[in-house]
Amino acid sequence: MYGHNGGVTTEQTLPAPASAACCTTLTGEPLDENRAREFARIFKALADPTRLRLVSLVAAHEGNEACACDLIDPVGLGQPTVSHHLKILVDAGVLHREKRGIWSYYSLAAETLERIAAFLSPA
Amino acid sequence: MYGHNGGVTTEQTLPAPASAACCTTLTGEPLDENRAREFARIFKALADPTRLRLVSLVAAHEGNEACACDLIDPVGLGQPTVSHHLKILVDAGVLHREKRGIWSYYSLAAETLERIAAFLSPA
DNA sequence: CCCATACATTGACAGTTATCGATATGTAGT
DNA sequence: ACTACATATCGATAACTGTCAATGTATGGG
Repeated sequence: MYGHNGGVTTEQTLPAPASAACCTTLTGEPLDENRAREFARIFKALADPTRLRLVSLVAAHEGNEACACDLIDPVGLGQPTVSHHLKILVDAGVLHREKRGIWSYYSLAAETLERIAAFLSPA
Repeated sequence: MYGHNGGVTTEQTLPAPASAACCTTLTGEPLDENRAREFARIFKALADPTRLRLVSLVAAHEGNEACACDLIDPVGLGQPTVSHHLKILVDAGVLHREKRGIWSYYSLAAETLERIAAFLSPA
């Protein structure tokens, strides 16, 4: 059999099990399939120019947070598309979302970014 | 036989405009489209469980290099598929390839990984 | 209530990707 | 030259992804 997907479990929106990968590094033990999937999910979220720009816009924004309305114009895409990208980033644990009144405020999830940086850094 | 170097043909393939992104960080200026594309390409190469395992297998291998033949069995995919993934990693500047005799030896491209880690680390 | 605003979700479509089997290229030994 | 081996490339296909227009869901103000 093959197929990387092979009808595996339905996509969960749960980020960071964190259990496994608290200190995983590239130069340590070779990644097993589960850890590889876990990290791949985060990299996948970052593997799109629009999403990278969204993350960097949030990082650069006053108070390290921005609402969706601040992000739509700068990236030049439709509101549903931006919302879609933001969801992917939140689901991967790259951004946090907090709803206040009418607005959704996004901020960096430093834990995740640090984890990725640590994973790559001793390279 | 004769060739002491065994016909070493290092493939460059490095996209690396490098011009732009020598010290780019998430918390700096918001990414413009070009820089975002450049980083997205690297993240994309890492955004697949199989490729992450390949990179980690190379990192864990004796002498920090491994030939393709060392990598096929561990990931459990066909040889053409593994070759395809390795090409993507080399093209993105994540791995280096060096041909020695019959074998292709892969090693980590530390520059790229450090660049990515630095990009994320001050998060 | 009704309406406007801010987001999220859905459905559709085109473009990309991961995988395979078959085949090509390239190197060394006999 | 022929054979064996290691890798790379090609062509096809199923699955996934980014995008949009349309619609749904809250929230707050009159």
